[in-house]
Order: sequence, then structure tokens, then C-alpha cells
Amino acid sequence: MKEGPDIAQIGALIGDPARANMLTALMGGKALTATELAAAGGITLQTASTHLAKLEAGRLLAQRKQGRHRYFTLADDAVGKLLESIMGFAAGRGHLRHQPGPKEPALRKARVCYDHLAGDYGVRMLDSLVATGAIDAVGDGLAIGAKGEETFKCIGIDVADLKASRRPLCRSCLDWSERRAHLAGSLGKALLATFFDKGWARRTAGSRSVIFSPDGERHFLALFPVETPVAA
Amino acid sequence: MKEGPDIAQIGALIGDPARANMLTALMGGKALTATELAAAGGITLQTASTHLAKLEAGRLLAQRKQGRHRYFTLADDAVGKLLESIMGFAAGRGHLRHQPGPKEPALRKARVCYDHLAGDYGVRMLDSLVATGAIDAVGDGLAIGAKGEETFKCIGIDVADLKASRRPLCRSCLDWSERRAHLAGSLGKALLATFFDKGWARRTAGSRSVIFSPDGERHFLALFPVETPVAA
DNA sequence: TCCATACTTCGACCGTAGCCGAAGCATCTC
DNA sequence: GAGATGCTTCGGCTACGGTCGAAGTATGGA
Repeated sequence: MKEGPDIAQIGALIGDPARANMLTALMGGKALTATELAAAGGITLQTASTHLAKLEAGRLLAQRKQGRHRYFTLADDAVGKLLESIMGFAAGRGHLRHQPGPKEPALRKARVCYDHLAGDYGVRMLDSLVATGAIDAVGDGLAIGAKGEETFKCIGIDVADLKASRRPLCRSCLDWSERRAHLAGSLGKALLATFFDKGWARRTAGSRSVIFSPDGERHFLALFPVETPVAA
Repeated sequence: MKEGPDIAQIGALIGDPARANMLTALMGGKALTATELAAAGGITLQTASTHLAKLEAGRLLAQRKQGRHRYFTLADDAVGKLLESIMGFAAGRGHLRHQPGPKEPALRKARVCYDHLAGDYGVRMLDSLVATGAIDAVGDGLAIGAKGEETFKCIGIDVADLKASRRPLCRSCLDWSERRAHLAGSLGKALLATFFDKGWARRTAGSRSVIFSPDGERHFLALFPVETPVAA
């Protein structure tokens, strides 16, 4: 009793449906205003305001004032990682929403996980990168592989630049829909940003799902082939 | 909105202080009766009973009937891992209990994390194992190293036996007090069990903290030396 | 200056969930 | 059987937290 950190506090913060919906919306990685988050949570602006104040006090959220707007984001990627891991856990226990909804398949195929690519395509990409030796996988850890710098330079990413930041380059993130790892970290972020830049894919408004263009999808699948099923 | 798994459900389960205390108590790895858990939660037996029913329905807990006792444990090590990761997150945000209490230092030094060793000593052990090449660390992932099988055989652990189980051999677990990784997985479990078997250490009743005997501590420190500070 | 927009604070309402006393089962001991 | 122990269920109380309407504050634009 009364041992260690207070998990009840953050459990309670995440445990309210309206707050959970707002946090999930912010997993899309974009900064959202209080009004947008109110809609995401299915509540009025006043109620959202009190929730947002609590989430900020609990240091799950950060806010940035810009003119008369107030933009909220997840406080940092530790929050994103925590949420995704809870999602993975919840999915594994069958704690799913009641109605799967029409957007569900798109979400499972490809979605934004805070700032990197998740879903079927996210898992496929990591599998392919491991198979070609661009990334080394040891246990559940990831590191840049022998052919990594060369591979990513071809895609248009300078690994040396990324290494300069204090954020980990490669990080595995458990995918809740696939129940396998996908690539997070600054490299995962850079890859997703590149796909957007090249016009291969785009976000959808108000959702975490990522839509590939026909052309972009062709490029993506060619770039990350799956020859033989790779073991987890 | 309404995307993905329902994190609010499990957030709410963990979010109640009484339930959180009971879950924390079960992080000690031992099966506890409803009466013991009621004491851990600071509530009466009736209230505890309803809480336990909810936790079981949410598949966070498993129960085993034995005579007129009902023993509860965490449903599996995924629950333990989730709780420890939330603890790490909470500790990082300053969500600590109000009064640190006298047991806190012992808890930070060495404690049980579901079924393996955590705290200062847990982190020290992993650092030492990595330094000697018994375990390889890549990113945040762990794997058995070149000198691993030999090292662990000396301690009295047959790695081949452990590999037979479907549970991962090595797994890193973020330590909430040290904010660095310690060793989980079947190997972590086997090591802690060995320390208990050899009489080097013992659990304390009603707490997660692990107390080393003077003799056991000498052996432990000799077995896992820290020569140079190892980078995280 | 005046109004519109974005958001917060106040106040009141209400439902739910936690809580416990008492009673009801179940299991073991004698 | 009778009684003790471990736990669950029932019923009713209470309080906290979520909710929104209304009013208040800040920023931007006309």
C-alpha cells in the first residue's frame, strides 16, 4: 500500500471517455484547438475546457497560444508511446469499441501513431527494412543496420542529421491492430514526413488514418517488398 | 472520435485509488487473497470484492479458488509490464504519492517488479551483464550475448531450458525509480528466483521491496560489478 | 469603437460509482 | 450437525466528478 508512483492519477485522467477521445484525436500528431477537441470528445466547449485544464495540469498535454486560438498537443512522445501501449493492451484484451465503424479498415491499413506510420503498412515497412539489413532487430529493440545509411539516403533521409538530435533514432512501438512492432523514433518520423512530402500519402481530416494515392502506394510497396514472411 | 481500442475502460479500471493500490500490491508477484487485497487497498472486504470482480471482468486479474480462499494474481505479465510502464511515466511527470514514507528508500534500492528484480540493484545487474557481454543491448532491446550461456550456467541457470518456453527470454523493463532499463523476461525471473533460493535475499511481507542479507549482498555486488559507469 | 470569435469561469444539476452494514452462500473444522 | 472463516450480494447512503447554460475575459477584425 502506498508504494511507488501514483498510477491512479494518470489512470483517472485517461479513464474518462471524453478525455480518452481527445487524447486519441491528438495521437494524430496535429495540434488541435479546444473547439476541435470538444467535437472529438463529443462534449461542449465548456466541458472540454475543464478537461483540457486537468490534462494539462497532469502534464499529459501542452498548449501553445496563437492569436485567439489555443492549440493543444500531447506533451511529448512519451505520452504518445504510453497511449499506444495502452491501446495495444486494450486491443489484446478485447476492449474494443462497440461498433467497429466503416473507418476501421482504413485505420488498420495505415494510420498516424503520434508522428510515425502504424498499421499494416507500418509493420510491413519495418519487416522489409529488417529483411534488407537496413535495420537490425535484436529482441524487441531496433538499431540502424549496416546498409541503413545508404538505404535511407536513397529515400532522401540523412541519418547523420537525425543522430544529432537527442531523441532515439530507432524505436519499436507495438502496433495495436497488428500486434507486432512498427518503427518509431526520429527515423520513423522522418520516413512518414517523406511520404507526405513526396505526395505518396496524405492525412484525412479528423482521423488518424493515412490514405495512399494509387501512385504513392505503388512506390511504397515497391520500396518495401515482403519476400518471405518475416518472423516477429 | 471513436477510433481504435477503448483506452478509457482500462484507464478507469486503473484510475480508482483503491484498485490501483491492489494492483500495485499484486506487482509483488505473489497471489493474494481478497482479504489481503482489501487491506492493501485500504477498504472493507465488501468493497474490495466488487472492485476485484470489476478487475477480473476487465481481464486485468486472474483468480484461483483454493479451498475457501480465493487467490488473485495479475492476469499475465502483460499486465505487469503495463503497470510498470505507467509507473515509469507517472514518476517522470512527478505524480508521486504525497508522503514518501520510510519504506521508499528500500523500494528504490531493490524491489520485485511482478517476477523480476527492479530498482537500483536491478539496473546495476543489467548494466553489469551488458558490460561483460553476457547480454547484448541494441537500442532498447535485449538479447542473450556471446558469453551469456556460460555466465548464467555459473549462476545456476540453464538458458536452453528457458528458451523452450514461449515467453521472451530477455526483455527490457523501464524502471520507474531509476528511469533506466532493468532485465525482465524469463531470464529476469530466473535470476530473481535464484537469489531467493540461495538465500541472498528475501521478500518483505506486504511490500514489493527486496531485502538482501549481508552475505547475499556481498555475493551480489561481487557477481555484478560496476567498473565504469555504463551509458544508458 | 463595436462586434465577432475563441475560450474560461461560475454555478447549479444530476448520475454514477464508491462505500459500508447487514444478510446470504460456500467451505472448512470440530 | 454446529460453528467459524472467507467471500459475495443486496440495499441504501453519500460524494465526487462530469455536464451544460450563462456570464465573463481575451484577441482579432471592421
